[in-house]
Amino acid sequence: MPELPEVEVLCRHLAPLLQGHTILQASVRRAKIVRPDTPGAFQEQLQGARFQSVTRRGKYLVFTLELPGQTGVITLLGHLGMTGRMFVQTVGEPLPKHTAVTLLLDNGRFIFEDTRYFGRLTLETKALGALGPEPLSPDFNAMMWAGKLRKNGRSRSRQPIKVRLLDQSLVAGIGNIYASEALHVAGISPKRRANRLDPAEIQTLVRAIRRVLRTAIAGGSTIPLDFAGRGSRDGLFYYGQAADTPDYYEERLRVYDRAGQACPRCGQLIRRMVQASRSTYYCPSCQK
DNA sequence: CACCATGTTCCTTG
DNA sequence: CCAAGGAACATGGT
Repeated sequence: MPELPEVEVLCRHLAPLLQGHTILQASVRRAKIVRPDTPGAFQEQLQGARFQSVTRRGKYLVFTLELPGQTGVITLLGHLGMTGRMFVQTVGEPLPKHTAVTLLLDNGRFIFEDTRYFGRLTLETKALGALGPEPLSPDFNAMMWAGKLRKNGRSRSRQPIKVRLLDQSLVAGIGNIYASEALHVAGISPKRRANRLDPAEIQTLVRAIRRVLRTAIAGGSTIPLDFAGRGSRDGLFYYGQAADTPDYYEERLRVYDRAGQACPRCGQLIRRMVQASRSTYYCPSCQK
């Protein structure tokens, strides 16, 4: 369930369920998911810790915990990879097939499940340091972004804008779906070289990114979601169709996974192409 | 069987 | 040295 809006919705869901609750016992069922990747060390460090807060940074969930009687906090970072889920179940409910980590709490059992095991739950936090600005914060604006768009680290970048948008150090939280969506809202072709966008286009894109992400968060916050993923309306709210809201998916995404369908703005057919080994969807008519 | 999939990291290529 | 492209990771859906 991975881009910024989905992680944000999950964060809001988990915060009240976890805050103030204590980990009685951590259990690692798939060592590659955790850091340190020695299950014993991971389990020991979390035993007895209490959740202070749950926040989000880019596509990461940031769990802040404290140990009773000790000063300082423990930071636990969560990333859902492509197929990760997190939810709190009643003790006694069956574990999902691909459960990677469980945390027995004083009010239930926290599950981190991930079919493909690309996700992470780690006590190492250095990944946060590499992230660019939060797209929904004032730090993210056309002025600061213009310079960064031209560069990749200290060198020049010649990549197309769609590919640049996936670079988490440029701006944090955009993934393959919302990169296509934001460019469509902005009316900018995904093929355009990032360093050739003029200031007005950059401003337009910044606003489109904010709009697309905010709209997605609002959409995911409005409808009831099943974070355990058992029903038709699961935590993957950007994908698939809810049985009782047949138009939901149609309305949510304008171009992603809609090759051959009509562009919602001009009616021309949406195309799919491959950039950096990943699908890009766009309208050849209204994205220039 | 073939191809596709919301992400990130590592290795190779040019 | 470096940017960019592709493979790898692992499983499932179509």
